[in-house]
Amino acid sequence: MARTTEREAKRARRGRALRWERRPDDRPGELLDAAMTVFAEKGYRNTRLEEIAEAAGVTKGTIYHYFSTKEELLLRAIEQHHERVFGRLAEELREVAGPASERIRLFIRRGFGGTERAGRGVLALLVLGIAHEVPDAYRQWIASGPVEGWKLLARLVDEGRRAGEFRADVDAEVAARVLISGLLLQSIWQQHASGVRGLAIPEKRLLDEATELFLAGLRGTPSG
Amino acid sequence: MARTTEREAKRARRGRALRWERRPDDRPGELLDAAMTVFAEKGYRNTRLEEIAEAAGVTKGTIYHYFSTKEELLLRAIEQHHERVFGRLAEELREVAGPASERIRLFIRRGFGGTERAGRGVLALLVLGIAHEVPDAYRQWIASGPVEGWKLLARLVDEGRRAGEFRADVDAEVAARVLISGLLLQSIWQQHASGVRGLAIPEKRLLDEATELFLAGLRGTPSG
Amino acid sequence: MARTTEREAKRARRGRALRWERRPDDRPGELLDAAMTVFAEKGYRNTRLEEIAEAAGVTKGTIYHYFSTKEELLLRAIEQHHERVFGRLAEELREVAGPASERIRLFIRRGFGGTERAGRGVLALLVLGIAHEVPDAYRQWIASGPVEGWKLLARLVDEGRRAGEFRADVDAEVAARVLISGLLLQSIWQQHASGVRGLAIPEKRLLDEATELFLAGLRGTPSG
Amino acid sequence: MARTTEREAKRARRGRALRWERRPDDRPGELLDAAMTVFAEKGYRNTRLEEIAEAAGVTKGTIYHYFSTKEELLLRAIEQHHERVFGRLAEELREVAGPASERIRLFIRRGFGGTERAGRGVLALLVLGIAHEVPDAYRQWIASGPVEGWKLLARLVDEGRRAGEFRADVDAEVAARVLISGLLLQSIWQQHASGVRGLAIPEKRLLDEATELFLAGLRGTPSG
DNA sequence: CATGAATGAGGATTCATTCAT
DNA sequence: GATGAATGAATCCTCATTCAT
Repeated sequence: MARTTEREAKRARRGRALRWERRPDDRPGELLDAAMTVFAEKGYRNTRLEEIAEAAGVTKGTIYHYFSTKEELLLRAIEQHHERVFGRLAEELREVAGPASERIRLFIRRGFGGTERAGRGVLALLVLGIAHEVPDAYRQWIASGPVEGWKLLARLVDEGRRAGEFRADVDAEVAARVLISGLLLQSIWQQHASGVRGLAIPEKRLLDEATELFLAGLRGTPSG
Repeated sequence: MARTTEREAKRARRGRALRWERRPDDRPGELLDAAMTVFAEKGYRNTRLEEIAEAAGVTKGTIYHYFSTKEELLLRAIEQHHERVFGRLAEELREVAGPASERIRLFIRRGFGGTERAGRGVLALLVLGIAHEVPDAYRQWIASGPVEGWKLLARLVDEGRRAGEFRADVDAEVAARVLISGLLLQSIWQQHASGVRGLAIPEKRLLDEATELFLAGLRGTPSG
Repeated sequence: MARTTEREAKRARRGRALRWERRPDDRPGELLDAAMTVFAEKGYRNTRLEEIAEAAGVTKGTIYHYFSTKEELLLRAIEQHHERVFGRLAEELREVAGPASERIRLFIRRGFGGTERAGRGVLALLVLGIAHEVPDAYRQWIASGPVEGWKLLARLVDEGRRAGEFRADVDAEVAARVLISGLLLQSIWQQHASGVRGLAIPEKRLLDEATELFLAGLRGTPSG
Repeated sequence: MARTTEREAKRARRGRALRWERRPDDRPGELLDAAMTVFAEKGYRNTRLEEIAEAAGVTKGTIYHYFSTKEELLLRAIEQHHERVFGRLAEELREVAGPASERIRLFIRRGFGGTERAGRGVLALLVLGIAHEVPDAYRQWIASGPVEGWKLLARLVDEGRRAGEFRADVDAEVAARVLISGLLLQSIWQQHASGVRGLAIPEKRLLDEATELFLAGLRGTPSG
């Protein structure tokens, strides 16, 4: 009833009609994928919501249709990623018979080997990119990722120890912690800091040699 | 709620700031100290220049007398820190005689043991906090810090190998990489993510057991 | 924190919404009721169309089937409310015989007494909430509400004056204006600013004493 | 040291040097004046910080140099306004001898008369414009403005009652409340809703007649 | 040299409105 | 008629950087 508002006037002037496609299928999931991709590439803080929207083929506003804040978007993206990665691992390990060392080798290969480019970007984001920005998410991820990882590995070591495969006085947990943390950081740096002199190393060599050293340490006689 | 303006509030806050002892001849150095302290505590991005100025007992503008940008301030702070830490390590190692394992133990203890709270904050900043923010500084630090570190350690391993202390087929570099990366990340998490369930572990146990496992791996018989 | 998306959260919220009894033949009316309720509670600007839709048990889009803009929705809601309130008042007054003072007392009681919580919310909206937001609606409401109100009251005063009940030199309109405006603002503050120290006063005392003071002023001898 | 950042590049491209005047004298006060002016004209919510900045001849950022949020800006502006208005009133009243009615007339004239255009805009802001937007400020203002006002007036009435000037059974507080609230709302509407048919009334008539009616009511014989 | 007032680009978030289904 | 996904203008606030004093 009132006179035309400023906004209406502008819109009229622009004259462009709004166009969009309706794609209700799995927008949230797609948004999470897009978010993880962009976050992983540029870091949490350096990513504008608009970039994620663009990557997903929508506009800013759409994100807020599904997620209430940038932080929630990150949290959900981490969750989704976590499920995808860890969903299979535990099962696979159960299916492997044979000595503990065999299962340990599988664990390492599955956990760090062959991770495609995108996967490592995600790791870099998780390890390096959110600690100071979203501390809560960071702590939560450590608890559910690395900590669970080395607990699982420590259990495998314990099995080997009970089976007489490894020496009795080994500190399974410390061993597991260091191997996992070490490979994690190395893996991340391989991609994320590529170009640094003296950093590159073939993935196979890194994983195999580290694993065998680890196993040898578990078996071998302690220092005299 | 009081009648103070924001400006007055700021002024009041400054009154309480911890001030560096004035060494009137080394302003830049003081600024770098203050910068490193605050950066380490809050991360690069989350630190305002004003906070650094406050911590150094000067005002924002003063920083720009000595450093042209926030990024340069970080770069110089990293450099200064690096010199202080690495300056002594190489010498000390040269003075230690005895088997390689002894020098390795010293190296680990010196590199990761007893690092005071502030020192770990710096590590956390360097490993976690700048990767996405200041990629160039990040790469530079990796090259001069961790990479140099594991090269040094690998050299110690090689010495031991030549002396017959370790087995001949050991991959010294991979071993050194994983040990250093692993302890690095563990050390950082101990402080930076304290409070995460299942994460805390006594420093002595972590360092000693990891070192002994490492040494045992270097000595022990390879897998059959 | 749970795994629900924002969208699911919204949906859940809707479940709990109070719904208007469906009178399938009067959607617009229902929407206006809902709109007035929510507007009155939170103010025009702070009410999202979605909240109104929720309160009415429909979705946002539906509102646009019946009203072209948020502003029109408000305008129509005011209209509907106005008709309901004023429709009866004039008739009732005509039925009261006796001295003018008696009719005045009725008018005040009817206009300000016993207004239930919802009613005062509406008044607050109209007096306080739309002046800067929807100036046209605001002016229109003043013209049809308060102005009509004090004209009616002034007419009652004139009747009393002609009947010799009040003194001849009284300014009926000013008197009516101040009484109505004063009671209006007091009534609104009673509810809308409850909790302010020294503000609360029993409604009966407010209305009765104000009315009697007013009548005494109309009767009494002017200042010497 | 790093390559030129995006931002620097842009700035260089723009090529415009930054220019500003240093005017530390009473910027906060000027900003509060500008804020009150614009707030009063357009309402709190409809005012962009940028408009205030423009009105004060500075840029957005400057406001945040002195005030932490838009709300704080409003709060301080109200405070400043309040001090200016109420600072003198109490004193002036003390200096007036004579009957209570004389002091009451002065009080009303001083409180509502001659308020220049700007002053009324402020009143409109305070009464109408912030209730739903900044409820805390609203309550605080009511407590320190109107409530104090009618308490003061009620005290004057009491003095007159004790002096035998007014009848003994008068409800001083209700009388004071209604007169003040009524004149307040009328004054606001006179300016803020100017143009409404039947609303305009000469200020002098409004104040004088209302005051005399009020005094007559205080004196006159209660209804039989 | 030091100060701190002023600048302004940048980005998260809100919500009325549109329109494909 | 309903729905609710999608849009995008609007605006608060932050903070690195500049520069008059």
